[in-house]
Amino acid sequence: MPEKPIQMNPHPSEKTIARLSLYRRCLRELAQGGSHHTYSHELAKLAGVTAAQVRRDLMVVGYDGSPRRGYEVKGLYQSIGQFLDGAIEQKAVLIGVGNLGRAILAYFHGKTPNLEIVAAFDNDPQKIDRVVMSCRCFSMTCIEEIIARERVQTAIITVPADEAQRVTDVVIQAGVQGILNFAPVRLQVPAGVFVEQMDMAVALQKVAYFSRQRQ
Amino acid sequence: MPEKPIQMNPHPSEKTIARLSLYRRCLRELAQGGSHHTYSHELAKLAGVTAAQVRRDLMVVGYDGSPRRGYEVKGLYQSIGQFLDGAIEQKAVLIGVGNLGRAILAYFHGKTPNLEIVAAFDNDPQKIDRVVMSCRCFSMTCIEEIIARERVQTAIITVPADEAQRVTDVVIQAGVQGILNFAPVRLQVPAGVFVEQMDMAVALQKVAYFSRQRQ
DNA sequence: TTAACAATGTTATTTATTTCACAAATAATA
DNA sequence: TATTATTTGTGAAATAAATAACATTGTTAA
Ligand SMILES: NC(=O)c1ccc[n+]([C@@H]2O[C@H](COP(=O)([O-])OP(=O)(O)OC[C@H]3O[C@@H](n4cnc5c(N)ncnc54)[C@H](O)[C@@H]3O)[C@@H](O)[C@H]2O)c1
Ligand SMILES: NC(=O)c1ccc[n+]([C@@H]2O[C@H](COP(=O)([O-])OP(=O)(O)OC[C@H]3O[C@@H](n4cnc5c(N)ncnc54)[C@H](O)[C@@H]3O)[C@@H](O)[C@H]2O)c1
Repeated sequence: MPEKPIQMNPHPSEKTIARLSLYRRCLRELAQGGSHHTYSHELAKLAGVTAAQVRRDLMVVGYDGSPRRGYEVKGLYQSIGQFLDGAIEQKAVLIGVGNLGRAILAYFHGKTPNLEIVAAFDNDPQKIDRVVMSCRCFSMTCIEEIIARERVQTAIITVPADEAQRVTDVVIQAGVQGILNFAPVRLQVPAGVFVEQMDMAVALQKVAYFSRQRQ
Repeated sequence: MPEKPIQMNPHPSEKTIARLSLYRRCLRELAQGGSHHTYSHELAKLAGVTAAQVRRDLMVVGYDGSPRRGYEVKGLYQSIGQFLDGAIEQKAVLIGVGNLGRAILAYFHGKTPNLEIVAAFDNDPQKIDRVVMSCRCFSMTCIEEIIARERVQTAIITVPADEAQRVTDVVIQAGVQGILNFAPVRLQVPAGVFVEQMDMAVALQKVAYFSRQRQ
């Protein structure tokens, strides 16, 4: 009898990846709450999406649930983890240890063991050698060497807007493949480098607009 | 001769609203740089979208450009402003004056005169009456009264995850119509209340995933 | 043991969003 | 003044995403 040919969607969408990360968080909470099994509709409720959406997203992971019992919480959690995290441990750096940078360092510390912020950087001598949540702040002069040595693939940019492009060029030169950018500027990057824009000002404007519409 | 019937899209999408906010920022920068006119393709370059996208988005604003000359920078800037901001000045509050809350208070101070953070709140006695960038932190016991009195429509939530739903219920009860939520939980809100989720952990996972794919 | 059930995995359908394409318009040029 | 070049505004087409539908299947309970 012919095996079912394994033909995975070669390019899961950004939205699917984001939701998988969300499902993983929900599964973690379910596990902590003592659940052994869950259904697509339960996960959907927690994540704020539809059950059909959950099942469709899970197709890319290739984890099979059981009719009637649903998904095994721990198994699905680990399966999504493998899919999102890959085999080797990933590392990130943060550039710009200001108000936001410090908050982020504090927040992410120990939160995702599979994706650790291994170093921070700033060009202000006052900040250098300070340690925030066991993450040391280095001089910008070290950044290329550390990114290369530690095989860092991801950078978090929290420098002022007019410094962001310069910093971007440096980290890409050093080998970074993806950037989470908090500065309110559209970064120019070569093809193959992924940029995620976290635009709080735009987000707040959006909320204000829809708050007003719906009154 | 019959006038062109003015039939505006009754419900511009979230994406369109977000991009309009972005275009406004780009126009501000163009104006500061001394530009008087701009083209859809120029704005598109700055915003990181296509020219067709820009023109389509601008349809909802109802501002007419000129063939050959493009858009008058100042005029379009103001027109988008009127569309996004509405007539009356809007107000926001922030709940949770911790690491992230303080960074946000500092960041938004004076940035958007049309949408001001008028008060902050915390339940930690240590934080109460502290002033961050001229924004005072009040006790949670005052929140209902201040939101009602100041006609606050928007709330920024930066409390720990397990407090976020409780805080949400309070601000909605007090009259808030829209929430920008930084806590990693899906908030339950009644119909008509708009929630924008700022999920940094999911965003970082996403970057890490695509960093890895594209190497 | 078997029948009924309820949830899955996946295809089909619908809906939303983006891109294309081009007539209309207007500033610049000859 | 006529002509040319170029950009706008907007339907039509294409693409992407979400939802619905349902055959399949493991589980439960009679
Ligand atoms: N604070 C917020 O909540 C917030 C919100 C949204 C966006 N942002 C954006 O995030 C960025 C940082 O904001 P912030 O409030 O933390 O600002 P900040 O001024 O407190 O911090 C910026 C830090 O970057 C460092 N820096 C400047 N130039 C540098 C360079 N070339 N190389 C390395 N380090 C450099 C500075 O020394 C400083 O420590 C800004 O682009 C801001 O627009 C901040
Ligand atoms: N720090 C970050 O960069 C970051 C990034 C992403 C998400 N977040 C999320 O943002 C939230 C805040 O993060 P943080 O790092 O600033 O935490 P924090 O602990 O520094 O600050 C939380 C603040 O909320 C206050 N608070 C707690 N319960 C409250 C209540 N019921 N009413 C009013 N105030 C209350 C606390 O007193 C404290 O001042 C958390 O949900 C966190 O998960 C933070």
